[in-house]
Amino acid sequence: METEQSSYLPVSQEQKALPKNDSYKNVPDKKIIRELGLKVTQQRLLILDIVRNGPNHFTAQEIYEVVTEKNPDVGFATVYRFLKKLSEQHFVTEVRMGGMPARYEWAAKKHHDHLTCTRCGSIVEFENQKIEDLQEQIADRHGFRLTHHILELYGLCGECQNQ
Amino acid sequence: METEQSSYLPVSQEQKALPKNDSYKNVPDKKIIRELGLKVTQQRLLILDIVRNGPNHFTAQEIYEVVTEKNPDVGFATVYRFLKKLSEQHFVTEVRMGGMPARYEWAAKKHHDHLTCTRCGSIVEFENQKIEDLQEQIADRHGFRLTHHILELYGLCGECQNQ
DNA sequence: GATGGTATTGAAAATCATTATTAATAGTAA
DNA sequence: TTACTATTAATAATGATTTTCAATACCATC
Repeated sequence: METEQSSYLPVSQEQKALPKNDSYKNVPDKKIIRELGLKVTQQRLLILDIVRNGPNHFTAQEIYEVVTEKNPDVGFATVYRFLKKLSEQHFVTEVRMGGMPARYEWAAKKHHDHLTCTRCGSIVEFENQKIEDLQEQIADRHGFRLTHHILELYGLCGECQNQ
Repeated sequence: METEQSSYLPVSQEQKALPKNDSYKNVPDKKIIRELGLKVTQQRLLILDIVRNGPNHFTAQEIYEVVTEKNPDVGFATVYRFLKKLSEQHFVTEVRMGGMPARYEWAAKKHHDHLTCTRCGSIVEFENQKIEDLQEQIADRHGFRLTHHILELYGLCGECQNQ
């Protein structure tokens, strides 16, 4: 059990932990953008709509592609900038693995973690309250106040185990 | 609970799960390199020595710097290439967060997870057998055979909670 | 111990996701 | 509507990681 100082500090500022449920389900996009302390723009409305109602486990690139189908004039950087804001405030969860582009998902809904097959890439979402509780206990024990976590299980799915 | 197909497939090949203990502690570097199916070279011996006995939670860059102190002729790419091999076979664990360079650590020792302060960057290592067991149960329930996992808790440490 | 085939290497260039820059534009408070 | 400022699109820049390729080092076999 050791504590050390890292030279690369994570770049998150606000540490408000979002509720781990779907209490944001009926909150309009505009309100969420204002809650982020940002101005409501057409671009952000469009991006947020797709983030909330589009495909799950998306990359910035994928969002960009869907966005430009509806409005070809939206830029790359705008998508990245807004996704970053959303993930800083934990409205979306960011997961990076290997050297792949980061994947995001709308987090202000029922919380869950992932079980990923490293062979075929299939993803199973699961939730386990016991693990959540244990995590809180561990944090308490070390004087931490949790804001979020990443739990990703990797292995072979049933199919891939039989080649 | 949904299953989906991802277009970006993880690039790991062998799926042998390493034992979650320090059973490799007394295995010589040479043997480990051969176990990876690689030739034993001076560069790999040097890198592996530092990975096993040097600082914990290191970046590729940090390893490179220590390596070149002892042998200035070792290249960047060699460090990256070898780290990748090691992490593909789960001899080192790779964790990426935010846009920061990936951090690695020697994994073939007692297993543990991390509790990280997002403000000051301090890291606490912990182990929790109950969580490990629950993870196995979850995998079983979905027909998966686990090879590894990432559990990273983020929050504010006691000090940072008081500004 | 020498030899030859092949994996490995260093150096530099290439890649690719992400971020910064900047002049132009759009949101919004008054 | 006006005026102020945040936001934007386009593009260049960044920075970590990977690839390329000719030169070299391993190591099984002689």
